[in-house]
Amino acid sequence: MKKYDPIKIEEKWQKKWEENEEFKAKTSKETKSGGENIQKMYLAEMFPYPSGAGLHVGHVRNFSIVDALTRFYTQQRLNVLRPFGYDTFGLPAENYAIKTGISPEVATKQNIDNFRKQAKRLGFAIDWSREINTSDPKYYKWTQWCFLKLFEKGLAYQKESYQWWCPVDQTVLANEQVENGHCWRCGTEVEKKKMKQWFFKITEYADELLDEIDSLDWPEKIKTAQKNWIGRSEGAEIDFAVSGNETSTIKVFTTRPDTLFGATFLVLAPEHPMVARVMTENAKEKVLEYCKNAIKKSEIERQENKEKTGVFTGAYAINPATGKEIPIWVSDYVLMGYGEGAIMAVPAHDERDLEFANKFDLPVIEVIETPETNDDADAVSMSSGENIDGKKICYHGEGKLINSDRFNGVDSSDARDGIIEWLESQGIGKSRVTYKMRDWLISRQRYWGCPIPIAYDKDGNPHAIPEDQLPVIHPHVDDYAPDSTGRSALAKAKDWLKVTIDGEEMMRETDTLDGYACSSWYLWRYVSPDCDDAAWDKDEIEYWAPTDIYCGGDHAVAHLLYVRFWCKFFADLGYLPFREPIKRLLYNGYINAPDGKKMSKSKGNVIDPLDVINSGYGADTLRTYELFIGPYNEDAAWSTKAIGGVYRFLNRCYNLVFNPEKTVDEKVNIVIRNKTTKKVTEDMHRAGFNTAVAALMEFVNELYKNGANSADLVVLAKLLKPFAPHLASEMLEELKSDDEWPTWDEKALVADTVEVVVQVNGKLRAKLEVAVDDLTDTEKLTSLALSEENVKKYVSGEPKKVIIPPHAKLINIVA
RNA sequence: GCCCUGGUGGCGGAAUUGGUAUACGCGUUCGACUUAAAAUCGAAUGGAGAAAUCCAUAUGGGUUCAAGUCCCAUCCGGGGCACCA
Repeated sequence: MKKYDPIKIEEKWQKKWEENEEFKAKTSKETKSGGENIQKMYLAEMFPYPSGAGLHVGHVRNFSIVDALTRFYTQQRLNVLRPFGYDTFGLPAENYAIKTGISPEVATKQNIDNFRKQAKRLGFAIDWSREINTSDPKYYKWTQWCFLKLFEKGLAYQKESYQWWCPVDQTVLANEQVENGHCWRCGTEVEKKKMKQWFFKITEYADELLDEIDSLDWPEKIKTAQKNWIGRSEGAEIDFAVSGNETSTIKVFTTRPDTLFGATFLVLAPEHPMVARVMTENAKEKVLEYCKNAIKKSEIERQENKEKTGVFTGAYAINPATGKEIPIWVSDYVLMGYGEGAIMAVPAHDERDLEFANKFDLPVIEVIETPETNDDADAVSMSSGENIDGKKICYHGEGKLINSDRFNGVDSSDARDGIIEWLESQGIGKSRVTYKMRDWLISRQRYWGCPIPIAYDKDGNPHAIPEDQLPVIHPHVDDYAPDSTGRSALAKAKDWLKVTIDGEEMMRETDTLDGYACSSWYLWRYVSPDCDDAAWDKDEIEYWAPTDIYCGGDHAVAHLLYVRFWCKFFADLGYLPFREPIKRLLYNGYINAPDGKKMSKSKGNVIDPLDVINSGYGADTLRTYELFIGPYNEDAAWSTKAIGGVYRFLNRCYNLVFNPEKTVDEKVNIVIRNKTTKKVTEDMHRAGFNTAVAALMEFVNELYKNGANSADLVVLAKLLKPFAPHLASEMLEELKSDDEWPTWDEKALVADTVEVVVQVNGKLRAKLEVAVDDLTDTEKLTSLALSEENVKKYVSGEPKKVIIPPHAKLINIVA
């Protein structure tokens, strides 16, 4: 009796895989010289940030999904690329350095070594010759090159504006890194700060990023999250002349130009430059006071107080449609970053404007008739009065225009075009599209990031560091903390700061790049990680990219939007022969603690994958369990008990091969064997890992019942390999078989006789054992069914109708 | 508020085109092996009922020979966005 010893088996195979460089992908050149046209398959997980805590069970789930598919396609003899790397720049390493004095380089290296060791202990089929690390100069040289390309094309630019600022991390943040008004890293409430910062002009690609989403094989929730984030709105920009000040106009953006006649006042954002120009002497003090407070207030504070606030500037604008004077107000419910930072308020048809009008007693003019048959129960015509609570509610749907001069009676949707046309003819407006998405803020006042390859001349103008001087090496300093001026610790590297470009002495940029910049192109670096004359090799990228399957459980809008943006940019420059970087995205769920709560050190409910392995279960059990736990794309709670069931299953697999009790005739398991092959193959294609494992369990249960022969066991081992590769390899070695993925015989999927259920009026009344050949014999089936005792009870006389669906083994008698 | 998801036994979940609801695993119970325990093997396991049978996929309607699956309305959970004009 041999005993399943996962620890020993796994050690043996991992050593073998390492020695043979088993998972090395063939380069494009190698496949070409071989003369064969092998189909490629490029899979990757979102590369990890190597924290000091080592791998957690979430990583294991993510990597196991990719690994199962990697092995599945390898067993189908595709040329498979499955690389691995580390996203190493970032705050945790820097904060750790500030706390302990250990340099980020040293800590990062230790963490990488640990991650690599642990990933190898899990037996992942990784091409280790392609490892990358974003803080390695060989890598970030090309991150800097990417930046320079964007700079060259005007898509990396500097702008002075109000930005999110995290007072704890002492750095600005991108919009995507502010979650509900708090810093995504440390959770501190963010502030607004006026600063000159670097941006990537992602808005340039807003339309394409939006339009191509639908063509992607990505989960719906990610696609809609990106659509909402981009937030395209079509409307018009309209110039309002300032009364008594003929040279000044205020531009507003509206999605409802059809309501122009109902615009009874304008509202400017507190940051709007026109505020200072239009306010009257009398109002000046109050207006400036209001703006100062509003700008200082955090977004959270602004939102907490939903009550509208605002102040009158004392100035008036002319409504171009009516020619009437309307007051200009300032309020923080208008956002500077969107549209023009100014709106025309139509209180009759916009709830926010109505609230404001009610509070400050401003006029309300209804310009869209509320239809009689109004589905929206809340919407009550202004003229008819009030809703149930006695509160005025405005109608914001479509309808016929009223109080709109020559547009009266026109449908609002037609009026939109008509009014835009009229505005254009007057030269005071035009149709316009805006986006919620803002440009991507990429400078960070932090030390442990990729240096921005820019230097400033003595007038403060930015200059690109020439390409032949890349990489701009990340300098070493002794003190990592940012200084009080808000500059990163790079400013402390005095010698490094000075640089000569074209004979002119300049000072280097001390901001570093957002870590998301480093991860925006790594999928292309993997195809030629050692390439030193380009970011990626042209032939290799053509062969391998785009990535066929990408798997991760985070970054729905940020990273996954940035990668698409860079892809389109480099495609436009001719560096990439495709415009979407990721064909298929698998978005995996989290693994929570047994109590269903998020695992966290502070709660003490963290499951360490290495502990699970070392407790005797081994990596195969852990990996199979994490794929069996539920659908890969849903969250799951860890169960200390259920993992035992998976171990028992693998143990049974082992015993079938190494401690066989009886062997049987070739034919006994032929149906279940083919059925399982088909089921597992199809499940792999649709990422149904949990049901694939369940099918294998059924197969094993059947083999225990019937006995197994070597053909059964070879198929079992091959199908098992994506989940439990070490054990499966051991089994295949014992069975003297290769691991090529098995095929199934469609004809062998049915037994000689099958069970047919008999329903009467849709209710199950009997079961028949019918020869397969008789399945198409409608008359025979009907008479067999009608002769059943239990069926006779429910059918008196001739049945009204007999239904035998073509694919179901079922007969339904309508009595 | 808007958008996306989901709601099935004691628990995690399965049901791919409308066609036997509850596969597989956990837990529980019983049995075998053992001096005993663990491990292992076998059996049972949605609810009610002696049984025939009836009732069960969040709730209420509808379509259909047939609905977890399709349609309408409602309730609840998870996620994203959120004063975006």
